[in-house]
Amino acid sequence: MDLLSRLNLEQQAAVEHGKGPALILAGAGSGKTRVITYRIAYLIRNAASRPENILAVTFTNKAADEMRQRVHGLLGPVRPAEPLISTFHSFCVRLLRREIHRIGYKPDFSIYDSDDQRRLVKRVLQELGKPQSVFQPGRTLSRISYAKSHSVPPASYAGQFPAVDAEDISLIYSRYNARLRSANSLDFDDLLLKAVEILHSFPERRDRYSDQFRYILVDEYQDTNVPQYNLLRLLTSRHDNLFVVGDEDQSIYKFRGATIRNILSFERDFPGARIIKLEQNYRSTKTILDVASAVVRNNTERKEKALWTRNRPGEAATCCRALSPRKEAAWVVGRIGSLLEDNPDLRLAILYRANFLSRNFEDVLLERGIPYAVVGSVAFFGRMEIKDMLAYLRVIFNPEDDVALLRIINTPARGIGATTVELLTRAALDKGIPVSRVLGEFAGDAQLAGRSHRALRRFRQQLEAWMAERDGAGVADVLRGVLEGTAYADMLRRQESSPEAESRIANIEELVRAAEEAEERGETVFEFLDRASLASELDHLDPKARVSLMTVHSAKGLEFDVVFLAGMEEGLFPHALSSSSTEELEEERRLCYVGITRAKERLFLSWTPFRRTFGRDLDGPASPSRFFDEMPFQLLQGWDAAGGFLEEDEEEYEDGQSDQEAEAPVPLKSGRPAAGRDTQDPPRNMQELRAYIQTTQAAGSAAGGRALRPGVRVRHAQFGDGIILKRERSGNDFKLTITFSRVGKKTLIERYARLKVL
DNA sequence: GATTTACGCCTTTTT
DNA sequence: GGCGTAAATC
Repeated sequence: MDLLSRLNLEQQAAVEHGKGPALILAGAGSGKTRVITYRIAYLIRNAASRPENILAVTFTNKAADEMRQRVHGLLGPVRPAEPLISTFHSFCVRLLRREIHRIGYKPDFSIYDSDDQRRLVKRVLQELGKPQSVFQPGRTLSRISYAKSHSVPPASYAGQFPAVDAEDISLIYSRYNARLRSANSLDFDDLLLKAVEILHSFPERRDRYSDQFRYILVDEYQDTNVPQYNLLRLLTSRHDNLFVVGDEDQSIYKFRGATIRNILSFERDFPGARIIKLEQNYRSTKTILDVASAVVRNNTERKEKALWTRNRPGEAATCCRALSPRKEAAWVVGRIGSLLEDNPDLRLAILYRANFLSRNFEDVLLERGIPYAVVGSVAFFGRMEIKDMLAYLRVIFNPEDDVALLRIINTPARGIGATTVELLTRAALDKGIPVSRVLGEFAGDAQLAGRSHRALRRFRQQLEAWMAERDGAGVADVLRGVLEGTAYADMLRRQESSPEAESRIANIEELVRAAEEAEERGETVFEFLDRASLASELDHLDPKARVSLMTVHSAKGLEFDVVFLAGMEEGLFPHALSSSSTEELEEERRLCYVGITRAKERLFLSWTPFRRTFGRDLDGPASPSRFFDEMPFQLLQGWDAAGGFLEEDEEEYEDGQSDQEAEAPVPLKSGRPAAGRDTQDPPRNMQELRAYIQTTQAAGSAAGGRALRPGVRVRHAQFGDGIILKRERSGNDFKLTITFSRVGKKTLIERYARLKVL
């Protein structure tokens, strides 16, 4: 097969690029992955490089798997050696398992996931007597992680990130690191930092790896952070065959330390770099591309590029303003149902800004019996019972892993209560040794007697027995031994109603099976544990699932025939917590761009003014996302002249059923109406809707082109100035509830009120 | 030490 | 509104 014939000129140039650095600026859908995989195949096919001299780095395991498969597809699966296609993190783990002894760790280190990290931060806060009310574990942790992902050590924290409590954070950060160190454990950020440290401190190792990986290819380069950049620099010290592919418009991980600087200053960092732009989009219809481009064009921090396509125009994006999250879901799922009826092979996705939105969609999909796959919310490896089992494994293979030990020390309950645990950790802290050592000392102290010491002794014996068996037996056998020795299943049955317990037991069985399969593949325990630690739910995405639910972040790099972007309202998308600065807003906008450009054929956008976040009302109804305003309205179906959107869910409203539990009146916060908000009273059915359009158009002309909607400020000849709270139908007229600053709340008939919009 | 109750936090995105 | 942790009680 001629590799180059299936590529356009720019793609060919990229694939054929010889030695030296190259930056491929590749717009969405322009064949990024294609270029990387073809280049790998090209290098091998043309004997420019031996497979084992090639390293391709991605961000997710899913992307790595896909790349591997595509390379196999191009070259055929049987080769004497494989190119190494890996994520940043798993590449580092591989390196560290071999090299970390050089900086004083043992090769059997544990990897802490975010849950383990949280537990550790909490412990540190307790040790230091810092109140968790002030230093919320989650936030504190994210500040530590932010520092790490900028390669900022505790000592320079306060200098780098000034804040009133910077000294406190610095101290917590430093203690947190010390605890990790003594537990012979690394968190996600450490994987990169320690790999960099080793390559930096041991030039001989650096040269060795740099020699081996003579060709390095990086996907999604715009999302690399400082440690990742440093790693690439070290790995290219003996050559500069660094080939990176990226798109600054798709940079969405700034919050995690990704720095767009890496892409913007690539030419300076790697002199003589060749730059190739891929601007032809092969994925989406012209309409979808135009909508996406129109949005992202509003960013100032970007290189202007002209993404174009030969694809057909396609249909306009369809918009929906729903009266509740539930109805939004009903609309989306209704559309999905009929799309699938027409074409059962479609792949569809519901994308949203935040995970908690998945719930309504799941409910409705379940009710309608449409199979779906959710990505992200509860990962298999994140389940309590799986984490417990893995914690046992971690302790058995790395007894110094304090967090794992403390997790299982009394799970299932074995008589080692809080007081005893406190005693153990206090002693460990005082002596600066891992908890397991203290456990050994306490249990071995014949002086001590009593119930809790008997429990400690029994637990230590059990641990030792497992550890004695661990090397002879496989992981699966060790797991079975743990299950049996702890009667874990009995605990589950005691704790929960039977269906939950049985499903947890089934999960554990699945884990044991996975361990067996790993053994058959010849994996070591650590390879198994590493995979469990680095696995994300994204990796379990079933390619056969017709409907996938996930956050926009998770969707990066994926494509679907049809995309539903849900929750498109102010406060959620852009998120309220990311709307304070232009920088944050630009990241939200890029996120929106990523979401839209996942769609090949059709795009649907939905929002609701009445989303409630955990029980509490928001401050009044939400407005549609500002990103709507940035889209060309002629490319949006359902765009209403009054500036709102047509309700699209005819069935739901014409059968009248769901209208009974009618929506609460516009929940404006009393006393402080949301002035200036672009909201309106929801029509409840098609008649109201038609009437609504008529009157808003009529009222629009009567009131100087502005519609009478809740939130709008008006002036009345007698009552003075006020704000419209509610607008509802009353016979052939509309009744307005208005709160006037002078006379309070009044109800008026729109036709006679002669209001002037302010 | 275990079980029950109350309180508070959370929901921005993730390897 | 739901979950996990901390205090209160058995």
